[in-house]
Amino acid sequence: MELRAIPFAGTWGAASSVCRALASEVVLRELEATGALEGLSKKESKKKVNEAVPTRAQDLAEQVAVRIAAGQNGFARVEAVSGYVNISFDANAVAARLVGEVLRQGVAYGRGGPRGEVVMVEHSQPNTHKAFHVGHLRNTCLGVATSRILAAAGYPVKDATYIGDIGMHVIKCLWCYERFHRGEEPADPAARGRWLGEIYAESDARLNFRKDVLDLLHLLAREDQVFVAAIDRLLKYLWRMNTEGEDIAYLLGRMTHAQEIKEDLLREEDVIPKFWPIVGAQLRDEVENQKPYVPVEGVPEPTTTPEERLARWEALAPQMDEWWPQVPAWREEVKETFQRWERQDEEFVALWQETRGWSLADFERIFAELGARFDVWFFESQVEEPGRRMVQEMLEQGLAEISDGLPVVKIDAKLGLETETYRTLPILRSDGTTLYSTKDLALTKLKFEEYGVDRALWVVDVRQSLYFQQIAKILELAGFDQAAQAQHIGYEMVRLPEGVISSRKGNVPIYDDIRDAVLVRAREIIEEKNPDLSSEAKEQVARQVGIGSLKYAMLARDITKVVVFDLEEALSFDGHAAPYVQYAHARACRILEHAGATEEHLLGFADGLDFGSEQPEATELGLLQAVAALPEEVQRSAAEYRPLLLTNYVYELAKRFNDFYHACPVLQSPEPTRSARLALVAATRQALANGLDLLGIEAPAVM
RNA sequence: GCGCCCGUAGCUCAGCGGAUAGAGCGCUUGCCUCCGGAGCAAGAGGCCGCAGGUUCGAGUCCUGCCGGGCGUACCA
Repeated sequence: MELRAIPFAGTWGAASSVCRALASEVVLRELEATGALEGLSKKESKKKVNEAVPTRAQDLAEQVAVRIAAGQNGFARVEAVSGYVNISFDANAVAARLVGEVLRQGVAYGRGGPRGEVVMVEHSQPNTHKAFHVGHLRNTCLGVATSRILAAAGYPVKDATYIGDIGMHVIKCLWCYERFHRGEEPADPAARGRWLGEIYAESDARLNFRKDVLDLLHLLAREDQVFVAAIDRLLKYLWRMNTEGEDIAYLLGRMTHAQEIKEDLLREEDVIPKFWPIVGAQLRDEVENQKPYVPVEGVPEPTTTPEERLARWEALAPQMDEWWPQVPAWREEVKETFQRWERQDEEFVALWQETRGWSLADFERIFAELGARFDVWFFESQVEEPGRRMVQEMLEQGLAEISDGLPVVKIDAKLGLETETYRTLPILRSDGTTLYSTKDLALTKLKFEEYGVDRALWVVDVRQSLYFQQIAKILELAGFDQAAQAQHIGYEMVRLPEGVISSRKGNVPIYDDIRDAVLVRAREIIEEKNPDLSSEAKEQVARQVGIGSLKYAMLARDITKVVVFDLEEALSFDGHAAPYVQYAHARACRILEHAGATEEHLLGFADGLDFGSEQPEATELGLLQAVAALPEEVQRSAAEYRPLLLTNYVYELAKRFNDFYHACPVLQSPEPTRSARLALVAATRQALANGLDLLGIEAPAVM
């Protein structure tokens, strides 16, 4: 018989829907026997049956209820309600057992029994030489929570971070450093990681300058009708400027037809820089003399405003004359720089090591702030060579093959799949340099072989789900069976209210900025709410509440949902947010403090808990039920890899505590109610603290 | 084209096949002589994207469609 909790306040017990299922069978059989269903369509007879089901279910439930009640099973009440059999417990007795259990177990309350399977959670994969941003923040929050929840569910867990300390991004950054900024690093070592991230962003802007310019021109051609209409006028202007020629004809022709401009088809180096000021003049004119937008049949609506288009032009304009001519040479220099890495040029390796250290120091600080600690630090640089060897072996085995000049694995073909499923994965660049896949093949094997794990989880955003399936499948094809136990936990992206985050647009919220803003706000609020705290205490609470809110915002959305990160919203500590839960915890602490009751003391009378009436108050029951639910929520959250479930749990628990708090005085109540309620407060405090801890959120005693 | 994900209140989101679909934000109105007002109470606000199907019972499972996002051979 299937049981579930009774979904109404004021009762505590189990409900069974068995009579509802039974009733339809009974009714169907009766109607068939009397011939009432003859000649009716399936739908009609179903309707007839369903009409009779509710009353029959209630009849049956009443009969069952009487039987059970007669059996004297120690239940408080047995009732039949709308076809359900509801069995209520003796709440005082169940409450006493529960509260005693929670207080005895303390910080261990909610934890499951030990399990044998060792799980490695790989999360937090920032790249050195780049900034730690809001996307990494979601990853680390989810990773920390997932790991803690799995540990609480009973698994031995190993936390692993995988640092991208080598790759094209590092080469680009170091090229830019050597070429333009050598020796300009900040004197303060703590500021160097962030500075390096800015150098990377600059290298990206320099190397992609031509692409960005052409992208803008293409955008104008596509959606700025006024601009396209003006091209004829621009042509005349150019004629007067004596820049006539094949290139101009090509350029304007492509733009008139909204086609992409291919850089290699431009013969003269300076045609775009010459054209550029005219584009700006036109865009400025469009901003100043704006006409209302008129939709045209068959022409897609513009995705940008004239102001935005002008802003993009203005962002590129200052560098045009200096950068445009140099881009091809720069790209060559970057290639040469990559070669220095490949041949392990001594001077270059030393530079790499030094700058890498700047970023790592930053990451260690950020991980500490976010409560992420790792049993293992993996680095991309450490698996490059093992990866290359694996590629070589796969080529020899015939699993990998050279296609279009580079080693790939045609996975579907190897599996004999007709329909396109795993597709093809390149596993090494044609120039012999390593790809992400080269390194992940080696790393995944390493996890199982060197670290003795039974299951390996990748906490990485959902865009890489095909990629991770490919990695696991390739390893299986290579005869590495454990790869089947490698699993991707793909969570959705972080976006901004104004759209996608892209380093190209330069709109990536940097973690340090977000954290600073949140701490400033938290300090303001503490100053206002609790000015008497010592300044050390204020600073500690600001950190607990500020960082806690940030984490909560990242965890309070399911992993299948895109997080729209709104700094304003993150700075609001009202409502469904960490401080609501933390505040409930602080108030519970304060009540216990006033009572002068330690938990050991409360434990003394927990066994004889008596709420002072036959049945505890509705809000007391609600709270007891919530406290009781933690162990089950931990298991479900772990099984589904969904920290959200625990986030919802602590919020619900805090809410029930508030209901209780407003309805039931604790300290002024007569005994034995006072002691019972005090013990309930202590158990609630413990459940709140334990739940928050699993999310990696601190539970302040005062705030 | 194929694959994965999302679509629930004005907005952001919960909702373990079950009883009356819930929170927060925003809006309206109340509540500190009482364990802390980062709170509480009340009100307004819903073709749970659409159409079929499975089931005694569907926001929840299945199929199709519509809308949006992401992925899909040398980025990571």
